[in-house]
Amino acid sequence: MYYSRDNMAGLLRSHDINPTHQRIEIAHALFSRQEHLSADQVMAIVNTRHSETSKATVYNTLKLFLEKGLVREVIVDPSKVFFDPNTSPHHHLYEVDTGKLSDIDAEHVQISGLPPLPAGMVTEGIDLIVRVRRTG
Amino acid sequence: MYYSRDNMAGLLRSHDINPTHQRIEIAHALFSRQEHLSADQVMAIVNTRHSETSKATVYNTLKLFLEKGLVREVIVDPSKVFFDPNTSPHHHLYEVDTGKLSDIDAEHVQISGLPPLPAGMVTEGIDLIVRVRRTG
DNA sequence: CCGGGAGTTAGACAAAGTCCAGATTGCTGA
DNA sequence: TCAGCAATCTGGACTTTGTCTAACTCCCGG
Repeated sequence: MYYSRDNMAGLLRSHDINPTHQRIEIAHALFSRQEHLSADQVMAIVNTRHSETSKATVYNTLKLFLEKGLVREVIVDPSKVFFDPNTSPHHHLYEVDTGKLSDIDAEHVQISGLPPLPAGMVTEGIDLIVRVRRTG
Repeated sequence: MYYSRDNMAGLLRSHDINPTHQRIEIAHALFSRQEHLSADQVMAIVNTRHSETSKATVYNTLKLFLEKGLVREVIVDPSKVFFDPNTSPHHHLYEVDTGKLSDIDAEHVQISGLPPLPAGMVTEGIDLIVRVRRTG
């Protein structure tokens, strides 16, 4: 199957990341379920059976994945960062009352009329977040 | 002049906020300079001469201003929330290396092709953040 | 002058994230 | 096989942002 731990090792290697046991577990947590997880949630998933991976390693690894372009950071909640295993261009729908975060495919979304950037600046990314709430 | 402390009292009253000394100072900090400030920065500004306003009051007041629609929350930095005295529709330009946050006028920006919302949901707001970095 | 409610306060607390020095791991070359 | 070494991992102390609470102050009506 696509998301086996063995394939994780390959995925990591192809992104120039030395595939250690902990890194494979963290990658597996993120990629086997296609969800947006916070560092906390990754910790919880990885350490379900018995404590295996320290907090420091989870944070280090997520930062490493970020640098290597394996995941994306999504900043929607003031209290925690989410990590998104989907790096293809897309936007986000955030349910403010439940904290649920889902993807909006970028394919049909058009953003036009943005002013030119100040000189000497490059775009690092454009984040579009639709904040929604349940009626009532 | 427009941003005197006296006018702050009027502004607060017109938004159904009891204008206390501390609230006027905080409003003045936000509206006299048209900048995006974090709670920390507001604290620092308000307490420059001598300590006048407690942390709790700054947070309470900013939350109150938010509820009353006097300011807007901008979530771009994973470590802190910015408060935006400009409530007219606009987007943001965030310089990731310096932390500087500025406005992009919404007038000419068009966002089209967003999928329909899930049933029973209302949009609370659409945040568009352009993250930029200095070349080099 | 007094009582009460709104507002403020200091400081304890919570949660997310960082940092560091020491311990582990897994090579590599002999 | 084994010592040496660099990379990685670890627990725990620490920092920062923000929340909570119980006591205090201020002001207003009577």
